[in-house]
Order: sequence, then structure tokens, then C-alpha cells
Amino acid sequence: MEENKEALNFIEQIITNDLESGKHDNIITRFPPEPNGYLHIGHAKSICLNFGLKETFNGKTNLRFDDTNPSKEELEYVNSIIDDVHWLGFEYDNLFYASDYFEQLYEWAIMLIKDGKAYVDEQSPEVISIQRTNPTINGIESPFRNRSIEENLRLFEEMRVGKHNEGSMVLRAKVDMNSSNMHMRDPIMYRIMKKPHDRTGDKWCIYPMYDYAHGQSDYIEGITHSICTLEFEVHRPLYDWFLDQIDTSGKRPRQIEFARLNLSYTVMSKRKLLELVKENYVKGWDDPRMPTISGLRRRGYTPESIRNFADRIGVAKRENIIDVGLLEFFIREDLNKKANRVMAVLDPIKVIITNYPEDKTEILIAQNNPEDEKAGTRELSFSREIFIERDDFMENAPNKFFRLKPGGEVRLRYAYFIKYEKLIKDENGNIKEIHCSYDPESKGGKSPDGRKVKGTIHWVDSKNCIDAELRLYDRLFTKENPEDLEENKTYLDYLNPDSLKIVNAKLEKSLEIAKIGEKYQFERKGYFCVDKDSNSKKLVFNRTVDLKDSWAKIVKNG
RNA sequence: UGUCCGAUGGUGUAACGGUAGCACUGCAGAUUUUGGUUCUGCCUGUCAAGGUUCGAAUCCUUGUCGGACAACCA
Repeated sequence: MEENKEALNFIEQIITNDLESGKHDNIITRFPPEPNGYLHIGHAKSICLNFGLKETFNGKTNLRFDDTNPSKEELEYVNSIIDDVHWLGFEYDNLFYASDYFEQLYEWAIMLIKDGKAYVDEQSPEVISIQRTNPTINGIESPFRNRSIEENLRLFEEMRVGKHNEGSMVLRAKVDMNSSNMHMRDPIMYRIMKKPHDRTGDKWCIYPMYDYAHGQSDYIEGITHSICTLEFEVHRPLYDWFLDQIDTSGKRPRQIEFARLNLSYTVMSKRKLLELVKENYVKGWDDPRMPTISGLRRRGYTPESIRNFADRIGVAKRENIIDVGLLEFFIREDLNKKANRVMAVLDPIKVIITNYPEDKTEILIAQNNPEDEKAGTRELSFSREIFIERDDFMENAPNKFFRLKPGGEVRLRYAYFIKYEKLIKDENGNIKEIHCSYDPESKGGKSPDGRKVKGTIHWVDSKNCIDAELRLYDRLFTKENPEDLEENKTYLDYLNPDSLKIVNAKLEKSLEIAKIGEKYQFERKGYFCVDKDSNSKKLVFNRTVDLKDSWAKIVKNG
């Protein structure tokens, strides 16, 4: 056997080098979400990356909430994030909060002031912005930039104790007002925000900004490789500048950026996802059409399928849009192995088997999963009247249509061969029922004379079936990249009006005891899972994904 | 416009100066009691132009195209 040597992505290569060179003996990564929304599949990529590094290099990974802005953050989000990380199958070594470090951060800020590297600015956001000008020309220094250390110390202390109003002053780092990198033009370290914090209560009314808090938090935790997305690339010089102020050993966290995940036919920004929820374009963060982890979970996706997906898409620095079809491939692959098969008729039409005894019911044996011997078998009831799928019959069928049609014979899965006899229509010409005859010799789906029947269709016994609501989902947006806007449009203009279709289906009786979250393959129709809206009176299923359908392709391509 | 980053089939991602490979998609076929699964085969690619070299996707130069940044958000 050839050794299966996986190619390393560029981050793994950096880490390998750092380990070989002796820069680090072991590595620590972190996943640092802000608790201001639910995690989505893009976060899953980051989670798999960070926790994957821990596994590959036998290191550690912390979950750290970047909770530096109490005006946007909520406990609900903290809890959902913890759930989602666990559900994906990862265990963090430590659970931390940036707010754990507020006191240390404050002390370092004092130190910076004492070093003459930070100052209190009393200008408005507008003025500060104007003075930063633009990257092509030098900035303008704040008139407060060079006030005395004593005054800075006094004012910063006053900010902390709440003596000043929100927006009246900020603490700024004294970096370089002429830098071509705007983030270096005296970035704001602290702002006044008189809002209680979920974890620190009303202890603080000043809160550190991301750029200041993030790197220092990494440092406190001993993070070796601080992995973030590409848009933070320009922040890196500032990340390093802040670390320069507290450490010169070189054994410091290193920020590495990679390209975030984009998926076709959906949006991935938290702001937009929040809007979809708040404005009721979807029914909550876990709506199965959402690209959130909780949405995918409810839709019927498995953690394995998402992890396999994350593995396969790789990690690089170029912008990308991954075809949502790839995600679907991985859930089909996983469910094909795991999901038991059952029969469900989504759009039922009645078939009467005229030569089958009126009061007879028999039990047939069906395989639960042809991909898995151990899945066992189940019993199916069969009688004179059954339901089949409306589009499994065609009155004027082309040659290539090998389901039920005049003059044709078809196999009822695990049951009998049946032959078309006649059609009963209502006064409007709609088909009411189909009359067929069966071959009693073909029980189980095989005929002793060995004749071939090309088509096999699914069915349920009309006397012994249950009703259920099926929610058939389609992509949420009609445009491959809903953020690629045409004139005068917003991404909302590309919402797919048919992203959810609800049908009432007939299911085989065995599904009666199906439990919330259970996943099935409805043969020939797709993978479905039991939704939490189910109750003892009514079962509700979500369609996770349909099956590949080469007949649909033939129809489509003529 | 200024700085930074990136560019390999339709979509992603490898190749670390030495045969451009893999996955998905697409197409064709085989098998099949799911038009599913499985199996086989095929199509399509190094942004451009120069240079270095026996040899360049890879190194250098220039250009082109795409992205990020100019929040008291993260």
C-alpha cells in the first residue's frame, strides 16, 4: 500500500516549520467568535481548521468569546455557539472570554499611556475620521495627541469610573498618523459604553476595541497561531504593534489569514443572516434554509458531512465561491451509508389491483439499507388498494419511460409486478385511479419465469399508511452570488419565493414511531429527517436533499 | 487614487525548479428490485508578455484582472 501522504495546506506548512525550527514545542489555536449571531457553515470551516490543527499537531484549542461589545452581544448566542461546536464533534481545551482579561488589558493601557504611546482624545468620531484623511495623503494629528502623561492618566481613569459621557472621549494608541495603512493612524483602543455586560455586569463602562483586545488576549492564552480571515490582513501590523508593546521575546502569537468560505446561492454575513431572521424572511436562525450550523442540523445534515466538506474545500488565500452542490454531495455520501430506506409517496394517486382479493392484507419483507447488511429488515403491509407517485404513471409515455404506463409492466418495490389495465377519470378528465392487475407469482419482486421488468416504483398500502407533512426546501436565493448586485437591487431581491414547499404525503406505517431528528431515505425521493415541529398527532419531515435524478435530467435535456 | 493580498479545467484544491494530479460537476457506458448506490472511461486548466535556467505553474521584471482596508464593529 502506498502511504497516504496528505498535502499540507499553507498553515500546516507554517506550523510544521515552526515545530521543526524549535520556535514552538507545541501549538495552541483558538476559535474566537463574537457572540452576536449564530454560527454558520463559514464558521464551521474555521472551527474545523483550528480544531483540526489541534488534532494534527497534538496541540490545544481554546474557545474564546470575543465579547468586547455589549451593545451587540447576547447570552443566547453564547449558548448556541457552544452547542454548535460540540455538535460538530469538537472539544475545546479551555472556554475563555475576552472579558476575562479586561483588568489586564486596562493595566496594559495604563502602561502604554505611561510610555507615551496612548492618549485620550476628546474629539468626535466625525472629526477623528476626517483627520485620518485617506491613505494617499498624510493624516492630521489630534490636538490632544501630545497632552501630558499625567492628564492622560487622569482622564482615562475618569473614563473608567464613568465620569464622562458616551462618545465624549476615547483612548487612542499613538502609532503613526502618516501610515499608508489606515489602521495604524492612531487606532482607538477604548470607547465609553454605558451598557452592562453579560459577564462583567456594570463593572466597566469602557470597553476595548477588537484590535487592541484580540492580540493581547491571544498573548495571555499563549496562542501560537492566531488564524483569522483575509479581511484582517491589513490589521496584522497593528496586531504586531500592540504585541511589541508588551513582549519582545518573539515567542508570540502569529496572525495568519485565510480565505473565508463562500457558498453559492446563499449569504454568509452575520448582518444579513440576522436581517433574514429579524425581518421574518425565514423562521429563525435554525430555519432549515439557513446556512447556519443549527439550520443545517435541523435540515438533516450530519456533523461528519460538514467536517468532510470542510476537509475537502481546503484552506488557501484566494477568494472562492464553493458550489453548494459539493455540500450536498457530502451529505448524500454520509446518509447513503447511514439512513434506513422507507417508502413515502409525496404526490399520491390510487392504484387498485383488480385481481387481488378484496379483504386480504399480507406482510412483505423489505431491506432497511442495501448499503448496510446490519440495518436489517422491516415489514410492509400490502393490499388491494395502494398509492403510488403521480408522476410514476404516464398515459402517453415515451419509450425511455419505464414506469407504469399503458401496455407496460412495472415492479412494486418488494411486492409484485403489476400491469396497467385501465384509467378512471373524473368529469374534468383528471385521473382518479388506475386499475392494474398483479402477477401472484411475482411476490417479492421476482418472477419465476425470469422475465425482466425494467422499472421499480415505490408505493404505500392505502389501508395501512400514515399522513405526514413534508417540507421541501430549495435554495434560499435564486442567484449564485446574491451579494453581486445589479443596479438598484439588494440581496433580498434574489430571495427564492419557492424555497419552501409543503406537501402532505402518505408514508409507510413503520414511520409511525419515527423520532425527532431521525434521518431516512425516502426511496427514489431523497433524504428526510423528522422535524422538531412533529407531535403525537402529526409527523413533520424536512427534506435534507433529494437524490440524484438521472430521469429528471433526461426529461430536461429532451 | 495609496498600501496590502491573490490569480492552476465549470467549481475548489495539489504539485516546494524535473511527467500538471485529486475531488465535485458534466458527458458516455456497465451493474442495479431505488432512473439511487457502485464501477469504467472521457472532456476541460497554469492571467499575459518578457527574462533567468538544460528545464518554470513554481524564481525575477512589467502589465492585466480580482479582492481587502479608509467603524468609538468584530
